[in-house]
Amino acid sequence: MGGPRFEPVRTVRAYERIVEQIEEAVETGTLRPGQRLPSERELMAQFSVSRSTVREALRVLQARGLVQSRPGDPNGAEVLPFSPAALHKSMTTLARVDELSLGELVQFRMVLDASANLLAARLRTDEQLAEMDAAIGRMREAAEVSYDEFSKADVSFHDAVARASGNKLIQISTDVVRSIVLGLIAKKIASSDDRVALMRRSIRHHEEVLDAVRAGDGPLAARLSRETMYDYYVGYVPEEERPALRALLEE
Amino acid sequence: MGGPRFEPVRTVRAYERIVEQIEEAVETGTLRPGQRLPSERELMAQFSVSRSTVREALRVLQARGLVQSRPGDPNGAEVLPFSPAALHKSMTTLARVDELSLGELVQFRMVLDASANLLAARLRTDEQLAEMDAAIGRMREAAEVSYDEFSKADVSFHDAVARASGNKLIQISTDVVRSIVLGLIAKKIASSDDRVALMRRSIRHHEEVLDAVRAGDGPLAARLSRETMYDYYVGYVPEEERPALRALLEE
DNA sequence: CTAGTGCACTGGTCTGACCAGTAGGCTGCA
DNA sequence: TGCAGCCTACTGGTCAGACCAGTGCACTAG
Repeated sequence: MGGPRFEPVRTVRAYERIVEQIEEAVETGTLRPGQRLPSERELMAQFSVSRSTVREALRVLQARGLVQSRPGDPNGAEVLPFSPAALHKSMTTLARVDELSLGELVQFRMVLDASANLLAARLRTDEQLAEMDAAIGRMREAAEVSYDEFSKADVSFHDAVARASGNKLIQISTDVVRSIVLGLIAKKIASSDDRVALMRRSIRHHEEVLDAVRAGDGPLAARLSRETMYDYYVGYVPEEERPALRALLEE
Repeated sequence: MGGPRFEPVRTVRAYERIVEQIEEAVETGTLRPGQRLPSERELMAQFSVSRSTVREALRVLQARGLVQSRPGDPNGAEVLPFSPAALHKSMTTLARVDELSLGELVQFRMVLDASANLLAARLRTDEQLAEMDAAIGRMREAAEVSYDEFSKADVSFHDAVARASGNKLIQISTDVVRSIVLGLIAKKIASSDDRVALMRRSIRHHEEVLDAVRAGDGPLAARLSRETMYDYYVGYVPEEERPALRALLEE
């Protein structure tokens, strides 16, 4: 009994080894954004594999948002600066497969936005405050004219808050989840009858939030932002999911 | 002036068209998890492209976690149930490229875990409560023996809370961010001198959190969970990032 | 000095081939 | 009859070599 405990061996495909190596180089900073990879034919020599194998590796890296290639480019594939595109993609998939309901998404936004406001109230700079103020100004102008413009201004307000939170993860997640939510209900809002009233009320709410942020009252800003979002979206969330949203308003 | 406004034409690669089609089928449920794609040679006929093109498309789909293929399998690639693996991958990349600091990650965990507790206090079932209790029991047993076991029990506590929140997005994000944080500091904790004291204190904190959840006091559970996590991780977060963490304790 | 033209290279795609695996049917033995 | 073991027809992974439409650059002709 006993004896050496062998580990199961998973065969590693050649293209995976290539992916690993290049990924490693990017993540450790050996390859920096903007730099170019060697051409496919060059890589094929360096890794001593065929071109198809190199290309499969590049496809994976591209899907992960690490590199991008362009036909005819005399240089090889370009190393990209990190972007949440891949993250966005997989979260969108998650939502589309219907694993995620609108209620969950809105709830998550409430959580993120509230935290962003809480932190922003503490950490915001005066410029960021001015940005938020300007965004509300644009919301006010757009409200009577175009829902699209209003929505853009709204987004830039929340984005300014997220940036002011000082937490890139909050910023990215906010961005990703927001665009998914908007994608799900943009049409409903745009064709809604009372959307003008909704926009006006939303502006008033945003002003209150901003006041709290300006005053440095984080908990208040957080609470108000939750209420703002609840009020704005609750109409589009199925009845049975609303209690879960309301649970967040308790805090 | 005027005239038709032409849109820039982006050339779409053949493999991208294939990716889109299969992705669409998966997301709309035409292809369900467990089902098999036709073999590569079959797909090549259906899409009338070469096998390399088919394979590049499959590599992309695989990188996105939608399908998986196995050599020799008489069926084609398998459609996978959604897993956050791809999400995990891109977030890990984000962290590794050093775009994300430990402070930001811990802060994000505090936000997520607090929300999970807030919701769990409201929505938890008795079984979930029992799971949390059992997890703390295992933490208690493991604390004197093995940090690894303690950590596993700790994870399962937080996971039970996240599940009890009823929000899959919270659950997934928690999972992803936690494993990244643990990956970053596992070694430091394991080799820490006062880790036994740290574990004991952590257990006491977890008990308090659980009490609040059991009592249905969401805000208290949220606050306690933030404090628990702060206390547990603050020692590993660089001095200059700590104020941002403390800002979260205010709420 | 510049406008224009090649050329040498790129990535995208195709064809056709080989290999090592796998599953399922078939064979032949007990 | 039952089953062990082999055969075969597939699978995906990899390779080699080819063509094409783009691109950027050096060179050339004006």
